[in-house]
Amino acid sequence: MTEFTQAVVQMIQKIPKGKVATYKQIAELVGRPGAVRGVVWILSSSSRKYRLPWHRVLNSKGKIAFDKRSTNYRKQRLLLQREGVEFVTTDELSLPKYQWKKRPPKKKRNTPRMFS
DNA sequence: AACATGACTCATA
DNA sequence: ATATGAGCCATGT
Repeated sequence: MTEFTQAVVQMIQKIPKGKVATYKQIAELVGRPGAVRGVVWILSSSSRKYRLPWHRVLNSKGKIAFDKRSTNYRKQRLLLQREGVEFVTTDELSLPKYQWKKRPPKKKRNTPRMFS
């Protein structure tokens, strides 16, 4: 096991139950901000081997990385919900829509400017 | 040593 | 809002 792998494994195991982290965060925390894909690789290849709380790792948008229709997606979501992680739907998230007041028309300058 | 793969991320269209 | 492409890095063959 390489240093990188070791560091990533430890970092992932540190994620507390009921909380989540990002692929990117993991990479950054082990001091290799550009190695996101390396983290992905470890998660997908060695989750079992190292007994990782793989479900606590989400993508940068805070969403589950698997396809919504996949079994893995459902599995991960279930595990998270069992830990008390709450999911919100898009409409619950959407904020009230405001209408900007139209700004009064710009007054024309009497003194011409040199550069538009 | 070269090449493919992976549960990604970012910018752009 | 979705889609596409490029960049990214550690491993396995």
